[in-house]
Amino acid sequence: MSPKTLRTQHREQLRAAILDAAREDFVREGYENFSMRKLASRIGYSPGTLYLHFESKAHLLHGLVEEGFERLQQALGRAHDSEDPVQSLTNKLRAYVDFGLGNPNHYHFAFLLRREPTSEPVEPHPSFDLLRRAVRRCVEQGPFESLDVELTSQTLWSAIHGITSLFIVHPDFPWVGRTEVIDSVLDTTIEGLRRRAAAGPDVEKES
Amino acid sequence: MSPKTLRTQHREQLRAAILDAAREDFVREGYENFSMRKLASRIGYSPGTLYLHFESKAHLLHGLVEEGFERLQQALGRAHDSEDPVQSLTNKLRAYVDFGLGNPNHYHFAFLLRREPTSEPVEPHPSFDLLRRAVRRCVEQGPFESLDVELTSQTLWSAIHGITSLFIVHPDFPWVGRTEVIDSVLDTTIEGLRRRAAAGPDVEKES
Amino acid sequence: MSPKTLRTQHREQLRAAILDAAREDFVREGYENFSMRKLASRIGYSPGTLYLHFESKAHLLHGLVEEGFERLQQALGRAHDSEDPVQSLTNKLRAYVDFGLGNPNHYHFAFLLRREPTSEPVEPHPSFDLLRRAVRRCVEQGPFESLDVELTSQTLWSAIHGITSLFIVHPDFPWVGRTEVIDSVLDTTIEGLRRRAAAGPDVEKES
Amino acid sequence: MSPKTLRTQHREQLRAAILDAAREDFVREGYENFSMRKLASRIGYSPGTLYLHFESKAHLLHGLVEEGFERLQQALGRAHDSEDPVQSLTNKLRAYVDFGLGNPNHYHFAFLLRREPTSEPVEPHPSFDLLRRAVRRCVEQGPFESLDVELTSQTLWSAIHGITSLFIVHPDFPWVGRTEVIDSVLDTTIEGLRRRAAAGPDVEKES
DNA sequence: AATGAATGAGAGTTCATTCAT
DNA sequence: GATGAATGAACTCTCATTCAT
Repeated sequence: MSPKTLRTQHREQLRAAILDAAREDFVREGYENFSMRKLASRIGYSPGTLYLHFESKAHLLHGLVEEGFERLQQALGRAHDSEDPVQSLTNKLRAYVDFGLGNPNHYHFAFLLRREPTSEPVEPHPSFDLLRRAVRRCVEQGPFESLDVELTSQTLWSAIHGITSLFIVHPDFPWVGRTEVIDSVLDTTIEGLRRRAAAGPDVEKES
Repeated sequence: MSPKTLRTQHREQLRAAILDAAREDFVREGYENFSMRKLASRIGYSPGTLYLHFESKAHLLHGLVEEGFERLQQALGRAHDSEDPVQSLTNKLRAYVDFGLGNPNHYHFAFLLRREPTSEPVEPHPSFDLLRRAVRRCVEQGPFESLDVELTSQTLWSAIHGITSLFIVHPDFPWVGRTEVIDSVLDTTIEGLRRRAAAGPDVEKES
Repeated sequence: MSPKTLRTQHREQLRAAILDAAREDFVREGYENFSMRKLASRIGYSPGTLYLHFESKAHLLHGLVEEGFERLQQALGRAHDSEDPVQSLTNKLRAYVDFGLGNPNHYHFAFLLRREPTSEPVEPHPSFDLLRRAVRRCVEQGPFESLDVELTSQTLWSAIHGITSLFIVHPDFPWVGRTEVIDSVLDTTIEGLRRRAAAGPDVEKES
Repeated sequence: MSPKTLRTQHREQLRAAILDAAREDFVREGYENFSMRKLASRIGYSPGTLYLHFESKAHLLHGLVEEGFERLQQALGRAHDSEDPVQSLTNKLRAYVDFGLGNPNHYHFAFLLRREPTSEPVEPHPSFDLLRRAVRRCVEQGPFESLDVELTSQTLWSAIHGITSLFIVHPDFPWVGRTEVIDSVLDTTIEGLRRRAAAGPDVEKES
């Protein structure tokens, strides 16, 4: 490798180390106690060093958000495909929930921080495409025939985000049991969609 | 009114005004930019005055959380009852979503802030009881026959929280349309539960 | 008693209660943690009430100083007189030390707070007169013959203040034993003065 | 000098400058008016800079106490020794008083601030050893024969602290003259000890 | 690339004091 | 005589950020 690549490697490692430490600090200490100074000292660098890798605190936090999305997408990509389109979809849904519960800090940044409304239209994140595609297969190959792909995708996202986020935000709630509730949510939603698909096409209402 | 009542009235009004302004500030500016000093100046009082009504910043924020729950409970209590238990339940679910979308700031404090895990067991909030009771009626009177009340309640909570929170946190996402998605989520979930009820009893019990 | 006197009585009682609580607060919490608000709440009154009895915090503290001196003077006044002038003097010296150790808080205000240098000459406190008078008897009646009354008085004051203040300021020092050290200081000083008296007159030097 | 040394030098100079200014501020303005902000502005730095050198206000003040003791010890160490043990002792005693009067601010922190009682036993400061050693010579070599070294040391400390502290705390008192009073205190005490030594051994009393 | 000193701003909080009631 | 609300100023301390080295 050329020295340049070596240096680049170092840069990226440090950048990753910063993000890792930041995520932990952030979650362990809470938003209000997170500080660049503490972060720097935790990884054994001076405060100034952080600014060689991130323009500002806001940029650093933005990096955490992006990382969350990327990891989620990777996790979804690893979900097993199957002949049965519904099974494929279910695998993706479970992979989503598992990712969230297994990486609550990443999930936190991706989906639990309130976004400031922007004037520009926001593109759905690519990971949403993976979900949409799995839904489309279910529609095209029969089980969800007559359902609207986009509406159904958003419905499913809502379902899996609901259970994932509640577990993360309220871990102390007296849940019946994680597995049970997750199964119940997924089964219920899939069944509901199947039935609605069987009942006939969605009627478009006023926007 | 006696002077005492007058004074008390004033106290309560000011306390309420503080909470209102705090909620707005907090949500508009975010956790990291929320400050007691700014809050004070926004309502035209000196910083010290806040401490005549709240022991500390933490207590004030805690007050916001509690207020969120209380208002939600009131909103659920106002949902219309019906002969049809499923209709009654649906009214409650809609009331929940409507409350969240109509009072995103209150909802924010009640359900979007991550709770620190505590050692003591956490009681579900009383408002959860209202939901549970509506579910029980559906179980006892037939439509959800043989479903576990607690598991079903948690499943439904998950569904309505999912859609409510996504709308609040990601308002700029290219939603198909609020009404459509909400209808879709509720219809799907209710249908899913109905169908499962017909299919036989839940097996899963012990956590 | 006339109502006026009754009211006056009340005033004085409250004033005394304030001073008592202030002295305790001051000493228990330290200078930096002493506050009018805490003081007020400790005696169950509102902050404003203090200002009906003391013009300001500084005046209140000044009251504490004065009270310290007055009590000391009373204590010295109660010391037993004796035929033997040296015994009389010794009694006074012991009364001084006993007062300081028995009332360290009063003593603190009277003698341990650094005075700001003033432009006007400062009168010795009346209690110093009691000491001076006892010394004068020792000079006039023989034992301290030819010693300068003022110089000797100041020497003695220095001795008893030394031991009193060290015990108060450094109670944790590994003292041989309070009684022993006090006896040693008094015996040594008195012996020293006696002997010097026998040795001849003080020679006045330039100041 | 290497750059490292340069930087270190700077650090130490600044630290010393902070302590110097703090001592003056503290003594001039009194405990209640001493503030980190004022201190910072007095030396032309921002408040935060102080915290690069001292962890907190308490640590800074603690530094002042320690410095006071260290300087005193140095001053005592510089006192001339003599063949005559009493002369050596006297030199130390004078050095003590001279140090206090010449460095009232240092003395203030070492001996005029009331210590909070601790649970652990307190070691006498090393500077007390210098005094004790000088006393021991007087005992061993004759002049104070039969006197207890520890008791005598504490007696002498009491004497020199008495006069030193009175001059510092009550500079406006109508003293006969500093030199006279100091001479009188020292002569009286030494003479008293000599006589008591001649009179026979101390009798142990109840502890 | 990395540092460490420094800053200016601002945080939460407490204070002595005032004053209408 | 006493109160409680209120203030404005001050406090200690921490922060994100910059920059000469």
